[in-house]
Amino acid sequence: MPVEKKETAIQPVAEARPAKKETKRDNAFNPREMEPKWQAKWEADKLYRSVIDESKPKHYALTMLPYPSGDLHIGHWYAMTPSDARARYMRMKGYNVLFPMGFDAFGLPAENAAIKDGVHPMKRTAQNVERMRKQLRSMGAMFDWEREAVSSDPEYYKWTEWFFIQLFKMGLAYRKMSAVDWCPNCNTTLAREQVWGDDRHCERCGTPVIKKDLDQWFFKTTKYADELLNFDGIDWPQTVKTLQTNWIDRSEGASVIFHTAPPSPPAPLPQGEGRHPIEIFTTRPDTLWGATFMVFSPEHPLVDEITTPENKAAVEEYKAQAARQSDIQRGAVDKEKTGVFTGGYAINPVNQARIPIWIADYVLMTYGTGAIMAVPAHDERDFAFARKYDLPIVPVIKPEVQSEADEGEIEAAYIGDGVMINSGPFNGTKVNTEKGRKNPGISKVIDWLEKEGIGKESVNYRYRDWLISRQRYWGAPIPMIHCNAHGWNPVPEDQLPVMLPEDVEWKPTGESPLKLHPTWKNAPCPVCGEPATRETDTMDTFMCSSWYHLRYLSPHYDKGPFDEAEYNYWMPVDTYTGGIEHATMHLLYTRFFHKALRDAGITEGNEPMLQLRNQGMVLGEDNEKMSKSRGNVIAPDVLVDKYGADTVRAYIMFFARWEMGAPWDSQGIEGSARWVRRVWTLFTDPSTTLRSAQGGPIVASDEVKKNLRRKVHQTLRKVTRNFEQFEFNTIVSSLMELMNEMYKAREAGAVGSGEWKEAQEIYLKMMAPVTPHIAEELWTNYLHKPYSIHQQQWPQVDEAAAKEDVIELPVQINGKVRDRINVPAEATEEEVRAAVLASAVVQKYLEGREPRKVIVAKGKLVSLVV
RNA sequence: GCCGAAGUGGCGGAACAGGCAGACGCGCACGACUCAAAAUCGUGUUCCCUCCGGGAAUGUGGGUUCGAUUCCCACCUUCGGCACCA
Repeated sequence: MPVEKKETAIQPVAEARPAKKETKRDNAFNPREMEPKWQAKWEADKLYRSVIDESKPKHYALTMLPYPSGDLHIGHWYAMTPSDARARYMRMKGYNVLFPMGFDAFGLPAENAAIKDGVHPMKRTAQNVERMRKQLRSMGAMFDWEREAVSSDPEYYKWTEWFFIQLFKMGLAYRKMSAVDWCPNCNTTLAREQVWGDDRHCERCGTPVIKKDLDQWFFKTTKYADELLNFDGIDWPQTVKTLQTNWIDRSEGASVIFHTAPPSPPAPLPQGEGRHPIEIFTTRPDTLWGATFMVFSPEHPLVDEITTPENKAAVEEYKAQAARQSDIQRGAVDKEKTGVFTGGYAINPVNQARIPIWIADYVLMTYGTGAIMAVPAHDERDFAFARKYDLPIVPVIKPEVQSEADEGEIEAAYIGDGVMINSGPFNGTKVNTEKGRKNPGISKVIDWLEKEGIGKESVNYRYRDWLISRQRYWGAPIPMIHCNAHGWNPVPEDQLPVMLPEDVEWKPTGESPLKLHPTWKNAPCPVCGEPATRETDTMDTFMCSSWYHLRYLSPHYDKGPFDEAEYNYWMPVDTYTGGIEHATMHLLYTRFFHKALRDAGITEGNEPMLQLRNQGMVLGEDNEKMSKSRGNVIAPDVLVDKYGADTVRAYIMFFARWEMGAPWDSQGIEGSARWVRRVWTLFTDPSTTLRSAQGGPIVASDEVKKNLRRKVHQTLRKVTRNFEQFEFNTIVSSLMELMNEMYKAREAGAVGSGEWKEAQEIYLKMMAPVTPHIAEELWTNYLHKPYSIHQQQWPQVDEAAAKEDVIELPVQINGKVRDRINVPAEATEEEVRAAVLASAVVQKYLEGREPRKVIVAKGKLVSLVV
């Protein structure tokens, strides 16, 4: 039952109390003074310094580290302050919490700026880091700054280089010549993950990429493809798991070896001679008998070999055109299929059929083997191609229930289930729509292929190895040396780090300054000591961020990438928070990295981050993505200056569902500012504006006090659950609600009672993770409790106090709420039923009849069917 | 085309596990205070009607149920990812 509105009978005191103005000034809420004061004290007292403590359970809370652009964005606040609030909550719950911060400091913007204005990236980065540290401190977060790591510091990138060498030694880093994605604006190659969208643009700058044939360093991420598809034991959002699964895109099937056939049918060549094996991958080995032609990618190495003289010109022309097109966009949507006949033939190994070999750009060199068997009867693409070029179509799967009385023209490729036909020994075998071994037809054919030695079960992935070479200066050098006699060898580990030279020139040529440096690249071969050349490319910065969570453990440790004692205590990361845009980039790279290090014996366990939560995005007030060009950017510094950090933190947590994000609302923040100020007033001004009818102070009734206590514990229960579940918006709204109740209780004279004091204490403790400064100020200076509130235990819910004794039950009659009755919370079903039937409203609807059905949902409602 | 997420007042959003739809806040309206405004405080605020009462409503249409924002089926819209992947 809600608090009785006794105060309605009492007139507000019109005249302000004489001392009020003075008091107000003394107690003025001034975050601009108060917040820096506490920030300085917390830091001086090392309040947030996290040290190993075996007596407590540990909690490693991590939020994605920022790039030091030089200005903290509202998006950083949105990502970090709720993470901070939760880390603080975990700390109050009794965990020894590590919540570190650092900078992902290598990267292109600093280098591009250097080309423009000549300021060295090292200098600019240092300045930006300094500025962002200050801005980050203004959040009042519990970062342990003694663990700060900056990826562009030599003491950091020494180990980034060291990791490269470990991967190289394991055979996981290798060099390969291939057609790679090149961003003409960033002047560097990119990994596949870093090329986005329909127009295949650079993830960083938005410029469409082009293809270039280059010799580059790769990490063998594909070796871990299967393991990366396994998310056992980690609590990650389904969305991220799905994105990663789709990105890796495993498909099961078979690899089958075809052979080239002699040019003209009657001339049988001796076994083996002049016959090239052609390996293909197929997910449908059950349709092998329907393969009526083959298609090679124009880049396939066998194309020149098999092309007959009379087709040479056309093939060359097509290849040239395809090469040109790949620079623009070969994979345009719904493009009509094109191709040319090579003049060459292959033998289908299952039925010895002699089938023509075509080239077409719908077959990609980068997937499978770059060659396919074409089964036009059961593949839409092959069907379209066969139709266009009038190639034979042989059905090998017959639908079990054939509605058409046809045998006439086939109108489309048949993809469904059925029975194999025209397939030699397999005629009559059932085929369904399952993939891989789950499909009986596929499974039987694979067994047979293996027995016959024609092919074998095989798995293919869309996933590629990670291209990590970047033709840029501002990154960790790839610690490799090339010698004409001994090839590529790692820099000896005792010579790490390979330092970036500082004396470089910035030229807008698109060439890395490292390459243009007169002497830097000269180094003795680690094997023979003769003059050799350093690799002048640097590493993808995602390499730096793949292990930063390890460097935080001991950022200045020099005997290894991290101190093992710290590792053993803190790892793995318990809660990781950040944007979902990294789903197939950082979040995939770091999992790969951890697994590779595990296999090197450096890390333990299968996963680096146990729990992941993604925040959404803050949009501009115009509901568009924030950008300088749109002029809709919200600057947190300005807001902190105007409202104080606590208000900004509170609003950030309040205004949207964290995982969804929402547009910013400059008026909306006033509500949070009002809340913070009203809490301030509630704690600093205990007087009520009301007097009892007799003119004396009001003394709260037992009922008022009991109701207050109930509300406090109900709120505590809810806020606790919300913290556990990352529901930050309802934490703040529950606190607002409780504050409103406390104002009412104050008016009803509850101030000074034990219940009031308990309410105040619990209120500030619940508030502390959200608004750490005001909570500390009120706790120490107004409640005079021992400093610091951030070292207090999270309060316990008193379930007995939280319980309602009388509840109001809505009464539904035929699904509509017609009445409400008050019953004791403990009332039995019979008692509730009796109370409902006694209601005049219910009687009216019953019109003297018995209800057909009475459903009592205990504590919730009563539903009658009449 | 495939995969995923989401559609609730003027707005952001709430509703623990099928049980009172719209908590909390913004905005708006009215009132108090003020010479006035701002701030502050109070009251109200889903829509509609023949307004003591009643009806409709959580993207649309069905279904299950005493009861559906919640579960099931189909569809629409928006956003994100993938896209000739053999």
